[in-house]
Amino acid sequence: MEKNHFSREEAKERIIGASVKLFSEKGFDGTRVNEIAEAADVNKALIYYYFDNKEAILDQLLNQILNNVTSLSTTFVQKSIRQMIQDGRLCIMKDRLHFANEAALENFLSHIQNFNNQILDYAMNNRKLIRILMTESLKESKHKNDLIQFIKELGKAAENPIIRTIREANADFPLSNNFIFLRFFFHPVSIINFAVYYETYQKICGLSESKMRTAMLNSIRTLSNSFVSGNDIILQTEA
Amino acid sequence: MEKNHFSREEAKERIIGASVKLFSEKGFDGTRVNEIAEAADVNKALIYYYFDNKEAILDQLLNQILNNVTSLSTTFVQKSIRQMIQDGRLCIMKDRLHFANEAALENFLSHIQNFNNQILDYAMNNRKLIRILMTESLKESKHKNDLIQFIKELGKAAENPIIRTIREANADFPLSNNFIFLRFFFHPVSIINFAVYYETYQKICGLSESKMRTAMLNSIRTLSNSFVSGNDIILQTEA
Amino acid sequence: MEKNHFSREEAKERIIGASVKLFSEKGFDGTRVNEIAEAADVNKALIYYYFDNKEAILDQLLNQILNNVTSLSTTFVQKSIRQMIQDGRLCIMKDRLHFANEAALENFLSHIQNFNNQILDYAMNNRKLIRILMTESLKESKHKNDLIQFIKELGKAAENPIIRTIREANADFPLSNNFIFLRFFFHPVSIINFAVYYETYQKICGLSESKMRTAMLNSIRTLSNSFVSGNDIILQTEA
Amino acid sequence: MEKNHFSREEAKERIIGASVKLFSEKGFDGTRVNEIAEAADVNKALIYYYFDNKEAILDQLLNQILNNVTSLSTTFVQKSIRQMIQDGRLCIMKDRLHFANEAALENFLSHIQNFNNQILDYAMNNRKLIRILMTESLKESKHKNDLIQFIKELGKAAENPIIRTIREANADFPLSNNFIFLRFFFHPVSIINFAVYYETYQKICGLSESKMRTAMLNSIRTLSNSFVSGNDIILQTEA
DNA sequence: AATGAATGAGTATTCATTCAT
DNA sequence: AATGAATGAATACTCATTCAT
Repeated sequence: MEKNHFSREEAKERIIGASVKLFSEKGFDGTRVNEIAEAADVNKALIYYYFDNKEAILDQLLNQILNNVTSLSTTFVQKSIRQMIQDGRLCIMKDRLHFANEAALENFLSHIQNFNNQILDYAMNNRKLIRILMTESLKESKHKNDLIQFIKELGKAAENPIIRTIREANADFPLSNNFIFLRFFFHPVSIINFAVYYETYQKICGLSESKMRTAMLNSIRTLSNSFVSGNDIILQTEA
Repeated sequence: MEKNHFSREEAKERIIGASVKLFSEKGFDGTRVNEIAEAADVNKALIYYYFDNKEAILDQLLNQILNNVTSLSTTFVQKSIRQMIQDGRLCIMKDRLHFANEAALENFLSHIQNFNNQILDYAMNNRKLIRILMTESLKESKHKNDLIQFIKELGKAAENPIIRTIREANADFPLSNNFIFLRFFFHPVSIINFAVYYETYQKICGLSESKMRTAMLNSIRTLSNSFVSGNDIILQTEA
Repeated sequence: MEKNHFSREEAKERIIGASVKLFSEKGFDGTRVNEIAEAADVNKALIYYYFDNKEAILDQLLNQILNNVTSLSTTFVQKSIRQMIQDGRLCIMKDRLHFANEAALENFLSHIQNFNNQILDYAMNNRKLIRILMTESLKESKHKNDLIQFIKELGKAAENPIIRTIREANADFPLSNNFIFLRFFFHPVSIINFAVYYETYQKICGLSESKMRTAMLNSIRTLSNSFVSGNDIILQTEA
Repeated sequence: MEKNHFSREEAKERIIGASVKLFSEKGFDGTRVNEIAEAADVNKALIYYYFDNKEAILDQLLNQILNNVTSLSTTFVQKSIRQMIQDGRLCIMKDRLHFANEAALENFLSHIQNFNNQILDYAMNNRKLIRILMTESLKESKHKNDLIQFIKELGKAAENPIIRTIREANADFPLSNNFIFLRFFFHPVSIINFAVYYETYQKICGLSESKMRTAMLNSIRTLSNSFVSGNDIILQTEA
């Protein structure tokens, strides 16, 4: 019957859903297979019918989100940047991006902001999985590099508009360590921490969801703007 | 015997040390009391002589570091700021800190930088404990607010030079949400993530310890400087 | 389809074949129904279509071989013995078989040897099943008497030429305990152990298959010959 | 206290005892750790305090008996043989042992018989362990060679009087495959099977314990005697 | 005849904790 | 202060068997 065809896939989905919920709330080690079975409303043995062992569930979840980030569509910004270069509104120089005028810079920054929006949404929508990713990356396990891998992928998406364009123009462009660090430990790390500690922090600061979101986006923008000087975006400042 | 007098205090210390190491590597749930006993080279039952149960060890570690942050000495910066105000080199205004001249601003910023140095050191030296703090805060447990509490305390220390001085001058100074967010999710969160993922990240990026440290400090400075405009530090920018 | 018609009978056969292989390698308790299904390349549930339960497979295998021994054709030797008595070349006495001359004895012994050949072949060809029989007989189970039953049947076949002929001539012929023991614990038991530990022993002693076979047959002959004295075969030697 | 010192070792002994009993009755795979705990009257977890896992119990049992055989004292026979050679009553020849007279042969055979007695006792006293050894050797496991190893060790003991003496006199003495086979598949294998199937067989044949024992020893002697020809023991008969 | 999914009752093993000394 | 032994309650995982189709 329809119902059965449907429920055939459902059981495994329920197991995954319950695992996401429980792993994110109690950590992998803190979650009992029993609890997953109960939460998913399936027989415990069925979990082992679909997964080799408890860890295989975790692996699948983490692989899933790792494969998943890369699909973050970034083309729309990239296009506009290429357009700006072709238009002569943006010029890539040795140590900076030079914009023809303030309007061009504003246009660029609004694209960036738009993109940050997307990434923040993504992080918020997947915050349970990211929480799992984070917790597991804090352990000395085979998943210890996963968060960094994830951030790198996220960064690849985020950097597209700027870096990838630069690279296309000039493969040898010397990015400063500073810039790399900022991109790593500030921008994506902050977004991830925002998503992961969202509930906890909200309960304490008392801000509404939309206010928190806005504040975060403003903060990201402030950070972006810290690279702006006149009509340029400075990429290379190391002494 | 000497050995006994000596080891009397040592045993408990070894248990704590082993717990810090293991909890930070495998998480609380992932660590076995057996392993602690082995790593500490004590009889397993002795752990229960010193601690009520496994959780009591964790509690003590987390309390320890929470109490510990507040003792971060911050007075030296504070003094210099007060001095600047008295000297007339620094003037606190409605939405900004105004400096008499570039030299005054430079002086202030170097104090800040100096202070960031201290905090980074602290975070690095305690990174195992902070890692535990972080992991446990990611779970729905009684410790879930501990990391935020910790960051707040760290923030209090960090803000001392600026905020506390401001507050003393004007209790009603309206700090923007932006500013709060930046202070929370970027500045201390980034430092903490830096400390916590230090080894993992270093293995991947291949930078030397000192290079990583410098890059991080530069990044923090870049962030601080993003509030600088002319001879002012803008604190209130929300639209 | 052809394939279906064909595989219809095949499936059950494959299950049996896989069971023989696996039971003989891992024992009944050590074999999983899953493994049988995989080895037989059938769906696990299909096994329960053909067999009530796992034990039913074992029962069938053991019944099969138990029924099977009795069909060992022994008539050909029997005939020749009867012939020898009728010819006056063999005479059954109180405690021995007396042969008219050395040629008669030789003829008799060669028949025996011929027969041992057959039994050895049988044991070798069925060594997997016998291995199962042996393993199960070593447990306190309903099959614990099966090996002895099997050996008795084998013995009946083996004894046919001598004993059965004797019995037909003289039902009260008093066989010594010695003889019984030898027949039981030496002759068939040794052959069975030879078959069952064949691979294991060969890997260690390094003899070729035919050399092992010859050596075994020679050993059996040596044993048979130990009853030979002059032109007699002594059956009753107990003090 | 005394009692405690005593019971300290007792628990582990009880576990071993229960394991021997259960493994020999139900096989390794057929025995539940639960059952061992119950039979040994210890907490199940205690089993894991003394043994890494269920298999470690088996390993210890099998190692124990393997180490154990080699200690079978065989010297007494050896001495008497040396004595016979020195006395000139026994002479080792190319293909046989030659005795000075019938009395010498009788003396030798009685020593052998005496020795067989010992081995039979040993096998009977350890029949539970040997049963386990046998069962496990029938599986494709790491213990599959253990029985043959055991038999070899037993053989070394058994061969001492004859073979070792021969070897001492003439290292190149060519033992026939026959002889080796007989020694392997008949003599020790039969004794082992006797011990292992003792209860089962007795229930069927109805003989008393002492009668069975006597019959077995007689059978062994018959076998030994099959090598006797005149005042010689023939060792090399291969065609 | 065949199969993918599902399940109840186990099954080996673990683990925090306690006890006796 | 220290320890070897002991334990109850889990805990991950298994397995023979059944069900629905």
